[in-house]
Amino acid sequence: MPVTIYNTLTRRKEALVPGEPGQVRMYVCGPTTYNLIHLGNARPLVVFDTFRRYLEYRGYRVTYVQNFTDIDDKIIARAAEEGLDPGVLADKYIAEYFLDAAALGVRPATVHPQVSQHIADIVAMIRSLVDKEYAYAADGNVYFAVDRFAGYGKLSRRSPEEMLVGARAEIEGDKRSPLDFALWKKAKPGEPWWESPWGPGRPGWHSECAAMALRYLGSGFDIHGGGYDLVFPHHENEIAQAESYTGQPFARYWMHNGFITVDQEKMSKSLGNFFLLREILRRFPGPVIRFYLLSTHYRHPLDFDLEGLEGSARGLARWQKTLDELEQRLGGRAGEAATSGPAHPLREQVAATRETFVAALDDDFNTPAAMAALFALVRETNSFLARSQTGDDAGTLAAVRACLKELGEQVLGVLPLAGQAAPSSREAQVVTGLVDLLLEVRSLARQHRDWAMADMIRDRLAGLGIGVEDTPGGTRWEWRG
RNA sequence: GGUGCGGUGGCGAAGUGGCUAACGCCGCGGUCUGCAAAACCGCUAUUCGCCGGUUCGAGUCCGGCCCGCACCUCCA
Repeated sequence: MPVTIYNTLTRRKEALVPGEPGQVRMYVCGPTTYNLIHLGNARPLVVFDTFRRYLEYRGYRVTYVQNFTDIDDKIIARAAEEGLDPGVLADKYIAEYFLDAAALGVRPATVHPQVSQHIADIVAMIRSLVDKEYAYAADGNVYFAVDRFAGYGKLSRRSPEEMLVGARAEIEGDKRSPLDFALWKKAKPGEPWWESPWGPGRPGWHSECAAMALRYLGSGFDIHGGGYDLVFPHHENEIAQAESYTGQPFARYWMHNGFITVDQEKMSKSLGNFFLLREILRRFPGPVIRFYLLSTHYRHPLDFDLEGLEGSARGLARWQKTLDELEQRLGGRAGEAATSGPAHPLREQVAATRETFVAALDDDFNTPAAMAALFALVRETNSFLARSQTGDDAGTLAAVRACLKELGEQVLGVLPLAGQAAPSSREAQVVTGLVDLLLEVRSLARQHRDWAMADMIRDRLAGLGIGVEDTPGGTRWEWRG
């Protein structure tokens, strides 16, 4: 069974057939680095990172390119506000971006090209477009002539005629048509600029992705992804440029993720209803946020709420507890995952889990259904562990562990759910020592059947955010925030 | 106005023609526990926005309607 994905270009699910067998080339539009990212920005990161991981799991080699827009009006404006050099500001937020991405378990792309490093590529493309009369220069600016590209509107399913009618688009500057868009913008005083055949300026909107995608992936690469709001005009314009430039199809499959909403409205800067990822990370571990983002199908809207995150935290904690329990039973043993041996219901469950998981993700990357398969495995495993005490099932347990790690860690990237950041400060060490001391006192109290004392200690610790559990193997505690 | 997306139990969320509508969270009952917690077992939608239609059979296809959202201008 092939991997199937919904292609915005054709509005249907299609089997993924890479242009080059065994190799998938994908490009995802990255952030404009003028501030910290919010949860809405985080969704495509997690979604496409997971998709990339899945493709690798399915045996493809994946070349994954994600750009940084480090030259842009918003960056220039923000830099001016803060009295910083735009390049310095952009670099700062690129660094911040990597911190956020890492917290979410998003792996670095194969290449992270930046606009500022590809001016020559962009200029070369624009020059060619001008030569071929797909674009025209006017007073230091260069515009793309939309009416020269017959396929304009094929991605967003709108016709240039319609856009001209209903739109409030007006002819600005020296554009010949309201639909034309800037490939190169003349520098205004004080703005960063690069030399070009049309005078000092900088790349306009959309040019970067087209030029950099072609540079690293070549024309006709496999998957181009991004948020749904990029369909028009961003991706439409990329197609217009790239295909006019190369004369060949730009990207073969277009994937777009749905929005994060707040009270049903799109999370956005302008509405002021956004939550910075940094803020949410203060309350929930990255893996929980990742789990939460993957618990809705990527094309559907996800209405953000804290209760949902709480639910994700509990669900994911179950996965982790099961894994912890398996580790404990298996001891330090690497535990070869037995593939033979007596037929064991759990072993069948492992096989069924893989099968269901893969079928779900093959079907346009249905993460909620895939996660349901893992929940089934977790439940069956816990059920088995609750009944069995002996250690003669090591091979089977190791097989479960391997499956959980493979699907939950390697593919979904939500494990391990790091308990609490390993406290390394002096204060944290003292706290840990004190808690251990209190629990020793409590154990003594319990031995003397002094339940009042034991419960008081447990309750007071709970009040401090420390959860205490008595298990057959001894008392455990954990931070519960 | 144009183009799309969505409306499934208390909440979240799969399911796009066929056994009793996955799964998670919450809640309730039970097992375990000194009591809890965790874990496990069980229960919780005669019903899938509304109205028609097609079909032996529809949440699932067709038509109409209502509601919400998004894009058409920077936006993941």
